[in-house]
Amino acid sequence: MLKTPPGSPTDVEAPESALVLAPRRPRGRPRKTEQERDDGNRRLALIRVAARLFRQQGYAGTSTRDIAQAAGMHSGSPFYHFKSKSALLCAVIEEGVRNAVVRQTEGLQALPVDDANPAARLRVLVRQHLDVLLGDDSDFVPVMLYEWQRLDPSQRAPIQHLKSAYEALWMPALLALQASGQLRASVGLARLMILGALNWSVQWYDPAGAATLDDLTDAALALFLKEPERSGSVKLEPNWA
Amino acid sequence: MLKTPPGSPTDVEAPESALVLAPRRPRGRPRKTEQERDDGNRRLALIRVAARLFRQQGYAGTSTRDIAQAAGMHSGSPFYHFKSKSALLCAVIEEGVRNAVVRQTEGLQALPVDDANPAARLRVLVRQHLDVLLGDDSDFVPVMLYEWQRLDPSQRAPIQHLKSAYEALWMPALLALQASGQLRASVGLARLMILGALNWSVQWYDPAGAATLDDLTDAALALFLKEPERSGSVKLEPNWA
DNA sequence: CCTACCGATCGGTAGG
DNA sequence: CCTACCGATCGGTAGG
Repeated sequence: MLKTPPGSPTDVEAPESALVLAPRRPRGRPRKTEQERDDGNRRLALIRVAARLFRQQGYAGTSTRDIAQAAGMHSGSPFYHFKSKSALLCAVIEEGVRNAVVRQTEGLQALPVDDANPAARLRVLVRQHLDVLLGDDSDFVPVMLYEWQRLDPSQRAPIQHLKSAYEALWMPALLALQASGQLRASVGLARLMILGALNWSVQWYDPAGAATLDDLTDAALALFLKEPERSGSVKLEPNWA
Repeated sequence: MLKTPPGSPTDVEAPESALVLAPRRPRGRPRKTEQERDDGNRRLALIRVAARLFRQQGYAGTSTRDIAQAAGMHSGSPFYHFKSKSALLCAVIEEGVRNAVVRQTEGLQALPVDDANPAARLRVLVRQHLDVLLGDDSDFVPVMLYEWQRLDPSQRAPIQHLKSAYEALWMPALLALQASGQLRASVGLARLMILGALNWSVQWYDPAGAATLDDLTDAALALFLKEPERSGSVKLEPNWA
């Protein structure tokens, strides 16, 4: 990597006294830099705002004008950042699944190397999944769950890999639990039903209600596992709060 | 109840020979009757066709013109039967939930009076629920699951009663299973998670695939219940096929 | 990113 | 239920 050598033009600072009369920074190419950063910010702002509106009103029920206004832009501007409305939906979904994969991977790696307790692995998977669905900044994955069908096949393909990667993260724990008799039914159907039970929570969960996400996690494990978890099991890092 | 007495006018059949020259039935008031029956037929046709399109394309993604065309009408005609697009959505949802309540009630009543086997009750509930979601003529309830939020509060109220009635049908079996140690977790959360696991199947179930609805039922009970069902349990009438 | 605009389509209605 | 139509709104674009 090349570092800008000391003394190069872009490194030169105007003397303090000059700022009074000429408050602007050297004119080298600040525009370009600011433009790039703003582009990223505005693009990300559009994705965030679109995720929220798509979740609240549905994809077809949200106009690109709604999104532009919520992002503080005018009606045509989203199309400077995204070539179409569905490309914006793609970006929302991809951002959501990518983030979910990252969080699950990190959460599982934070477990002790002692892999002998698959129930602890399932607990991590369930808890993080609920946080991705119901926690702060949690509009992306719900949009995927309910608007996935609106994408045409060519748009689904790149995201399908991420979805498969996410689902694959569940398999080792489920296989181990099945082998130890803690889980019955085929792992394939068990995975679909467990994820379904959790995904359905976006329809009824009330963050202001009595149940916390930890409560839901307890209930899910109690429902799916044949025996109570070993109490000597691992304590989890609270890094998902 | 009053039965039409024999020999009353509506009971009179024109002799066979008369049908050749005067094939039409007595002209008393056939128009009115036909009109009423046709109204019902066209209205029901609209509900059926709307259910299918709402499920495939979503509520906002389906135009009233799409629906009219699929029902063989012109663009303005649906508004002769329904005062608005959302009133049509209401009718679809109400029809779906009402039918589901009827089927579950009948299915449970067909069980032997020997109520001592709550697992058998749960099996009936799960199996019928899957058939309502995935069987023939199964677009209505999925539409409710995914478009419920599009109704405004005044539209939800009448349907909410039916939804509550449907959910209440599950409680006796779940409470009995919990009491016998066959089900852990609170019954409230267990009901939500079990229904969620089943409802999610509309996203992935392929009728042409290997798994049958009976397979899904087996998997669900194996996943949720702590011990295998007693093999001496009831045989179910196959009246839902 | 804004301005100004396009053709298409939307839910719904009057009048028969 | 059809015909003819309304105002509103839609996704998207050219040109700057």
